Amino acid sequence: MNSQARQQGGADGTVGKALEVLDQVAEKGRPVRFSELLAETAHPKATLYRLLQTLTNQGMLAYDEDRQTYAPGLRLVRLAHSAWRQSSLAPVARPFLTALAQEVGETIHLAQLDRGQVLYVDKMNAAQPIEMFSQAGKVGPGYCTGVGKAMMAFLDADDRQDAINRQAFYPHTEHTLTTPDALAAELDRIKAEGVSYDREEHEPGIICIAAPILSSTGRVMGALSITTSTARQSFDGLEQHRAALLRTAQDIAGAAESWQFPT
Amino acid sequence: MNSQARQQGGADGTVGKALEVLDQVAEKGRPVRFSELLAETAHPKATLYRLLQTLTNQGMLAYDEDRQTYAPGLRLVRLAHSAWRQSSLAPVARPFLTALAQEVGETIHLAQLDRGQVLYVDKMNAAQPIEMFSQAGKVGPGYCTGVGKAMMAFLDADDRQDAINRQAFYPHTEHTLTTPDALAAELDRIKAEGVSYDREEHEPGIICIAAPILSSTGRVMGALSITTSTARQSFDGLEQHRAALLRTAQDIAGAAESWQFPT
DNA sequence: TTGTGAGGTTCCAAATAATGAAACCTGTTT
DNA sequence: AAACAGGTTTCATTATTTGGAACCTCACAA
Repeated sequence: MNSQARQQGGADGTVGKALEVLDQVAEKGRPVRFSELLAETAHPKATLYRLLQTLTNQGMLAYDEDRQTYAPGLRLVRLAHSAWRQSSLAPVARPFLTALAQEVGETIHLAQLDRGQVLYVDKMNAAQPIEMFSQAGKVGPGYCTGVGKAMMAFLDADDRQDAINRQAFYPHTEHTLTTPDALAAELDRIKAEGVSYDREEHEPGIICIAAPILSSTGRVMGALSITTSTARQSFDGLEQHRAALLRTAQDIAGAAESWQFPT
Repeated sequence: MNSQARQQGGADGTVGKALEVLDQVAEKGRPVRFSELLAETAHPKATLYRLLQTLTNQGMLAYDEDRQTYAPGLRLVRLAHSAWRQSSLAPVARPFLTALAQEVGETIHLAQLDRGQVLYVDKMNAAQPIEMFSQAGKVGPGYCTGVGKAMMAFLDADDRQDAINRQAFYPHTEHTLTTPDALAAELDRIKAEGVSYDREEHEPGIICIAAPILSSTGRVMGALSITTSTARQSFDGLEQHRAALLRTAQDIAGAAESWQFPT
């Protein structure tokens, strides 16, 4: 088994169900009541109840007795610290991002793909000092961000299709790509060209140029973007940074591959 | 059921076992091989194998095909982002921490208790700009840190005992408290006095004064500390900040209680 | 080529845990 | 006091998990 049973949503027995509930709570972005979750889930009352019990017991959820609400638990923060250090490109990429941010004087994003969505793992705001965790861990749509498209474009056929299937195609702006076909065509273009653009597809006035970070075997490790606003910069202005962007992406890839985790 | 079945380690069926494995991987702090995990776990080969499969499938673990190792997965980072925003005191406490850091000119830590351990959720380094996520999520021992003792001291009897039972009592320095009894006595002292101290109990040369953050009902929400080194400051110097520390702790408690999560 | 072994992966009957409909609490409203 | 919403528990049924052992598979040695 290798290419079939990929990451799904519904399977994986009890653990899968529990994590599904955990996601549901996390996605709310605010404390939720039992009944609110019950209304949205397919699970019967008793089952949902026990899943929540278990998760709470385990510290994956926190239950507020007073307000009778569930919220993601602190155990996650502990686990994520470890995940961020080990599995994200951020620790290795930091110095390169800093350098790039200074060189181009724009905001830099470092992202990775998580189940078809863009997960920002680091951000560098050229001007202001960095503001992390309020940013790292944030997720964004794959189909209408520069980094999202850059990463999807370089996935192999199966994974790309899987990623496309997971997109919402909500029309955030008038430039948003809203069909799987339009996206697929755009991805082909990106793969040929090596960089992707966000032409105000996610937020009006916000544009970016992005490049994938590829391992030597061609596997997508993440992506990097230089973001600006139409107010500050023209599209051609971004184009100027193309070389620096690609160079940095390669540097990070190289560093990541040679980086053996310290014993 | 209310006060018995508290957070344990071993129970909670399949989900509990899976999370136990997840913790095991995270604690390693570096990518681990299947066989390495197998050697440490009580689970038979096939069971461990399937738990890892499930977790990997779910994005809670990431499997590196080349090196054949497991590491905590990015899904955790996403979940933790949500957890940090909702369940930690950090977002509410931020402005108060900033103010306190500026007032006293020393490093401030904000921590919460997670299964008997200290989980740092924010840090403010008077001088440098903040460095998050590399710090938030970090865990420390409860029995030999100022914040740890401050929180344990104000737990109710059951929870306190539970927390004490979870301590390792490793003698980090010659000042470390190394027995449950010594710790219990210290906790009584702290509860009476309202603040706790770390007298080089964790690291030589590092001292701090800490105070719990208590809800109006007396529940422990977290703790706050002002840390310095014996090189910079005397113990009396820290004592000077006592009033500011206590005031800030109360301010945070007040803000947290009145803070309804935005709809 | 064949042999040996470590590190992984899969099978399958037995053991265990999850399920969910319904009953049951508990505090609140009518 | 009756009805009710929101939560919690029961228990026989059902589905999942379990783990010993067999089985791959790649690497290296004889």
